[in-house]
Amino acid sequence: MNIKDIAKIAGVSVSTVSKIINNYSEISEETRSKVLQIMQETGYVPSNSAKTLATKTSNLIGVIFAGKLNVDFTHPFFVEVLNSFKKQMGLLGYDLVFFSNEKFQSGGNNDYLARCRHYHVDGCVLISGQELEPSISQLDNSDIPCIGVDMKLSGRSSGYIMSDNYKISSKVVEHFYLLGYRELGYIGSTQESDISNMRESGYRNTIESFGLPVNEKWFVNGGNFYEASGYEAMRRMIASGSLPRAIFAASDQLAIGAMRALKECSLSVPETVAVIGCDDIEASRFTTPQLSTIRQNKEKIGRLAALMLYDLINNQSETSAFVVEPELIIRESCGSKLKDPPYY
Amino acid sequence: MNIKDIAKIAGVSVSTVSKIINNYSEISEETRSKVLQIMQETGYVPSNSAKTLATKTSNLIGVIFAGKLNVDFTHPFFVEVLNSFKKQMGLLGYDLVFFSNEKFQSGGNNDYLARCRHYHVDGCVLISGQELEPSISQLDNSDIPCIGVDMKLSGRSSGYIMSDNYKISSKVVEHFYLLGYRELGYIGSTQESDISNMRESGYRNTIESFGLPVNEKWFVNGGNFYEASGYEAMRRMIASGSLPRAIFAASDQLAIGAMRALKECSLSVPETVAVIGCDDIEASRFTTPQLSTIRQNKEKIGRLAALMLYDLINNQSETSAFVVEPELIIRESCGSKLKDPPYY
DNA sequence: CTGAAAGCGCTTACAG
DNA sequence: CTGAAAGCGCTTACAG
Repeated sequence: MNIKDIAKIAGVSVSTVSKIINNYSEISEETRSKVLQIMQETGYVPSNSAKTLATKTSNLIGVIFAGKLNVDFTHPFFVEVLNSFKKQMGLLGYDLVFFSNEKFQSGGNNDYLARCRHYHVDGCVLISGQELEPSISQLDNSDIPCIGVDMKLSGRSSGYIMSDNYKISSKVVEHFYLLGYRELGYIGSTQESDISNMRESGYRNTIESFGLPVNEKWFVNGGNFYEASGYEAMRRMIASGSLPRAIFAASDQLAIGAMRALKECSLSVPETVAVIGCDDIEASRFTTPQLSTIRQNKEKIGRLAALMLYDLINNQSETSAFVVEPELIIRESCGSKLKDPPYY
Repeated sequence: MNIKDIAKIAGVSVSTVSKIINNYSEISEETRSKVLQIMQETGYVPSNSAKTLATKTSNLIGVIFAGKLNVDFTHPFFVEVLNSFKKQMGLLGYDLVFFSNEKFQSGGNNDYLARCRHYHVDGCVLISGQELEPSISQLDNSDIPCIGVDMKLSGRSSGYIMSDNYKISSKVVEHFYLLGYRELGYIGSTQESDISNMRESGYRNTIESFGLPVNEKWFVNGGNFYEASGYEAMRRMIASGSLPRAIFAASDQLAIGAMRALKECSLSVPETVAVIGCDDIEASRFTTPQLSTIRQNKEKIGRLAALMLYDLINNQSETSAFVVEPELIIRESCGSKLKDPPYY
């Protein structure tokens, strides 16, 4: 069943059917409703590939987990962003195609631009990762509309949404400071991670702007953003013999790992060492003590990404960049709720 | 840049180029390498829509979150299955298209079959959900290869993978029994959920086969699989005045909610009430007490789904069904690790 | 081993 | 308001 069959049954031309499918206004109400009914009855579905071939637009949005070290569906932060992105994109009439990285991981370059052209995607969303492939910047610099999530894009048809990593850190330092903590430590992921680096430098800068000392022994990296790294990094810091009064970890998972290490060494949280994590993942509500953390509005980030991409695709809108405001979630691990808080 | 351009530059016919792209054997090595090189140099990428139009195959797999009440990317169990599915499918050379449900949620039927034909997907994976749309069974009964995850499919080109929900429950009852517990309760999601129902009936049957009493007061439903439901259901059970010695919850989130309710009422876990959850989500390791649970090999389920689908697509293999073996993960909440376990 | 040509199912100027 | 026809970029019998 194709457009020709419908035209024949309805006794009109193929052009007319096509115009009806695409909501052209110049069709008489009579013809329109007749054809519409036939399409309904026959269960006719237009072929997307034929349409794409003719128009170069596919109604498909490419989703790319960028980098050799990329996040995946199990990443607690991005998965919620993606979820909201998918919903909003769906409302706008687009479906999502996820490019697999597997075939290219081993071999050479994962040519994202080629794959975008292959599928004629209308636009792309790029999810932040580490060790970016060269083809990411090719894509960024192409004419394909792209939105980066936690990833700066600079192409002429690109935009991005970033967490305000500086503000995240300064909020934490400020909170620690108000609670009376003066010795502040940091657990990051790795030097390769822009996110971790930005958080660290924001943290350092704010500490200095408060006139507090920066002790290098209290700044460690775990290797990645996961729990085991946080555990291991914390063990190292403990082993170094010097401990800060409060620690900010670049992810909740790092923080959870760090708390495990502290607990194992009979160092109580928050009484001995206060901890704040980052991301507000689900598990952070279930730890003991409950983890204080920084939340970003993931739902909003996803929705914003969709809307920005839509504009880029349809209105040739100016490229734009959004920065989202972080929010401090106070639970138990930071010590705010202690009966006897350590205010100076 | 299209196939015609390549042909012209290489001084061969379009047919020849096409055959080279598709690895036909009948091409001379000389022509092949010349054309290959030109494709390389020009950065030519074949158009998928043109190929799809000509061949009716797209190299795309549709991913469907079935049901009016469907899971999404944030679901801790399916997201890991999906992750592994995507990896394996990528290795096999397929990309994934995710159908959005949004446009259809409000209106009438979400016509999955139509959308499969629209994109000419080569196959589909259907993720279990509740309140299935009628079009799910249309799809199942079509000629499009489908694999259900935790969802029985019966079409002639369909297969499925199921948790062994009966065994999950019987393992839990058995474990409780060996620990000496005789009064066993259950927290499910809703009557609409096949999964929850199967787990419940397996649980009831096993209890009976052990000759233990089934007390209806100890069987409650929360409404869905999430934490708040578990909390609320547990509060109701507590309010009823009668409490079992041990409870199995149909999901970890339900179990976590139930533990919160118990804690609030100063009922200790596992000393007063033992708890076992289901799914082994990440958060289950971070609760206090740590949650004992049932794990299923999500990575394996995803990989299996991909392989089965591949066979269905390529070999017209017989439809098949796999059932995966559950594993009991013993942590703290079930009481196994108590110094003084309640063995009779 | 290579190529000419029809066909896949749409859209879109253009003519009427 | 409607329709004939070219074109989108591939594949695939078929002929040579």
